[in-house]
Amino acid sequence: MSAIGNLRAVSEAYPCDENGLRALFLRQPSEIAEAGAALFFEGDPACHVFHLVSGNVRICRFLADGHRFIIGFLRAGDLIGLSFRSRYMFGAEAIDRVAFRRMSKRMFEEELQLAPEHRSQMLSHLRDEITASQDHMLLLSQKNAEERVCTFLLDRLDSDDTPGLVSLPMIRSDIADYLGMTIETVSRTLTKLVLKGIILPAARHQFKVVSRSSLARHANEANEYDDHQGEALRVLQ
Amino acid sequence: MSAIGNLRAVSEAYPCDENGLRALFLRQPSEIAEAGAALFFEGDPACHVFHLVSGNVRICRFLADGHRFIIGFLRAGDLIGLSFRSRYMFGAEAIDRVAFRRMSKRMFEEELQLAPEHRSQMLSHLRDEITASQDHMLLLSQKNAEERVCTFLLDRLDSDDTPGLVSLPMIRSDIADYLGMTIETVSRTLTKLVLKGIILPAARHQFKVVSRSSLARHANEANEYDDHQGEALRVLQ
DNA sequence: CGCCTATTTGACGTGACTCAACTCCCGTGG
DNA sequence: CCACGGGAGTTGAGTCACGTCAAATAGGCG
Repeated sequence: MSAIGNLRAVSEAYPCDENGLRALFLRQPSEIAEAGAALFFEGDPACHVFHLVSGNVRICRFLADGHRFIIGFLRAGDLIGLSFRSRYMFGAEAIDRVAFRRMSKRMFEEELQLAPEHRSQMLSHLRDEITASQDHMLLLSQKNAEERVCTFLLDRLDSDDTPGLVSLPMIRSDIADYLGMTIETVSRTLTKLVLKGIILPAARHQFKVVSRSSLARHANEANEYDDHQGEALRVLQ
Repeated sequence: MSAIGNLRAVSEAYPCDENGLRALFLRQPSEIAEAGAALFFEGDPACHVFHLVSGNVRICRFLADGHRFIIGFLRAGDLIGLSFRSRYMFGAEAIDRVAFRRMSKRMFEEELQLAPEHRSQMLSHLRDEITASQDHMLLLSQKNAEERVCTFLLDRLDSDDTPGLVSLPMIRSDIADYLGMTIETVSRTLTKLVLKGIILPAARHQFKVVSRSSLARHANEANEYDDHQGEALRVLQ
């Protein structure tokens, strides 16, 4: 699960739930950002909400000493900008060629007024983002290198289109800054997982997962609890 | 800033903003939890929203291997339970003697229906929580022991009643599990800060901050951007 | 006073970081 | 078609910050 929250994953689980928010963007023109370009910078006035049509985006923040931290990765279907106040608290950069649509916050707000049920989707989205952040904090504070990489692969595997294949369009330093490691340790850990027979290199930015269960065992995940939409869930929405 | 989001801090900045949500609890009876008692456990059905009247609470999650992670600390004025779906994603435990009020989610929802402006306060609260989580991820992934402890002291200093004094009602292992360190490293780092003349031991669970600026320098904080309530902020609320 | 827990301090081990060399891949241009 | 260049990735050797284990000390409370 991305630390930014992955709307697509949510909408797969509850098909009729989140499409509404994304449908708002269909009337907006599609724009292109080339690999490496920034959609916006950390600290910019937060004027727009974005909807990714295709490609991959990284979300990053910087420490005073220049160290970079990657909060998460976004892909087709994801939204950016729901959780801001007046300024973006992080930058968004295209990993590869990205197509996206954008809407001014003001227009977005007007759309919400017209269809108030979207507000509960906002809440739901923000809650997902909080849960994802907490999962990631747990990874960063308690997991070792192998557990981190396994967790990362597992998340990507679950949200990927092709079963058994994990694609990593970002470069190693993106993964490293996301998992709180160095590129060398990421590389060594991936090699170790290949030697253990848990994954296989498939293409330049792709691995085949030989054994999902081994991966899960090595990920040392927290206990999961059912949190599906049910009686209790309608409350607060 | 607590990873759970600190409503009190917010309401100090925007006095008329968040009181509304908390006022809802005034008609509920006050309950007591003794030190060490759990308000609820990770995985419990999320039936109630809580409002802390006095005392301190820790919010924790567990990994499959039994390791504990503390997501944050809460104190008088804070709310718990706004960000849940059907189950609590973490447990809440009293650090000391805690007084609190609770309200069923259903009743809370009815109150929200009566006063829809509370929904924007919910959104605002969730956004604070996301920002705080991201700050904490940054700490966990990029900061060394000294920077972590300084950041922690600084957060506590800013939200504390008595200027220049930091109170740490929780035990060292709580701090350690919050900052992703061991109790020994926490202890050694505090000692080092005392030797450097940045803080002074005041009482058993209290330090005097000699130099706030040294503390800030050693915390290596990320750049901060104004994000105060302004024109752009009314959007989405 | 005596017990128990929290905390500090010390000695030592180690997993991940740093620095450095090397390889791989892919695009470019001769 | 191959030579070349440069960014990305891998691998190795050595170091260090923090973890682990163990012992000493300090408080709190009956």
